[in-house]
Amino acid sequence: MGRAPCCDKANVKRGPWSPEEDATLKNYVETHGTGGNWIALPKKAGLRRCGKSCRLRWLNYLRPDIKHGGFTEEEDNIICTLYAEMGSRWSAIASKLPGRTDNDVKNYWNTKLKKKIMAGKVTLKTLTDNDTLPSISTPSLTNNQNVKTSQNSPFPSSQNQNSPPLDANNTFSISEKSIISFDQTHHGLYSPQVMDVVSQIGANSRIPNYNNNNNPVVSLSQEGSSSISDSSSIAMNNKNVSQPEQHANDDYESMEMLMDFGFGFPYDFANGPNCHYERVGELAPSSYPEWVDFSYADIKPH
DNA sequence: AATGTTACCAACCGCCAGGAG
DNA sequence: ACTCCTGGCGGTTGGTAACAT
Repeated sequence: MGRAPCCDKANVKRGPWSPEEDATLKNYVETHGTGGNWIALPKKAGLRRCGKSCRLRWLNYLRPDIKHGGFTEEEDNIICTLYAEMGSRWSAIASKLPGRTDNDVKNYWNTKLKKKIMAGKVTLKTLTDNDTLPSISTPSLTNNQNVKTSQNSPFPSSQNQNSPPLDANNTFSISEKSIISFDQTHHGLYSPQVMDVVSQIGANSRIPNYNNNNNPVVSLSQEGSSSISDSSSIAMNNKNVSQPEQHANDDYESMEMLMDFGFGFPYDFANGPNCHYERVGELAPSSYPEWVDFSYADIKPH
């Protein structure tokens, strides 16, 4: 037997709220408060609406402190950083954005921000050990964004938690490349939100060859038409860490993804709780105009 | 101008956690 | 300890505006 419905569906109005209903709800809540009981509220207020619907309408639209309109670049940064850190916990993310609701943030992510990220130019490049990566940078982060979390920070232990060393402008950046190490013994546990986006890029990626050190070198591209059907392609989904299929002569204990941070994503995006960094680069200044530019990526065995 | 497609976002659905009884 | 109820949350849907053909 299922749970009893929260309201009589047959006798409640559904669909878009009329201005009159909005006014009624707003007046009631401002005058009486919610009384801690949304289910009983519509009856008291004289609304033929489900209590949950009233709550949602109030929280997402009628609340006086709601901010309507487009998201700023700063908000983009915060959302991306927090999404990388905590995934689709929209209410938690929204709580860091004054005036924004979880629904707003969720919609914005699903309809715009994700596309904005995916639309970033992805350049094909095969790395060799002799490659010198260009200086790269990341979007600015502010001190109050609570950017932390990985237990294995790429930053010096003297830094607070795992936050990057912020300069006077509250920005940080990375130059050269960093190594994200994926320990195969724990594959499947890596930051799924990272793999989600990476996997979408990975859909057009493959490992074309091995370099002189027998390292499989992967090139990522959205522009190319390559598929993942190659035997050496990386198989990815949003639950499992990507890993090259076993190469005949390889016995990987783990592998590393050399990743240039030039894609301009917040460092935390690749700094999930189960990734560890080996910092081989240095931090460089300034912000990056584009959200994503996976300029270089290289996967190699330890 | 008409029609089809895409993008956007408000609203709904159903699950879950936590508190009250 | 258990059940029930409610609020909160994330995923999904549906309506419609905007754009393309």
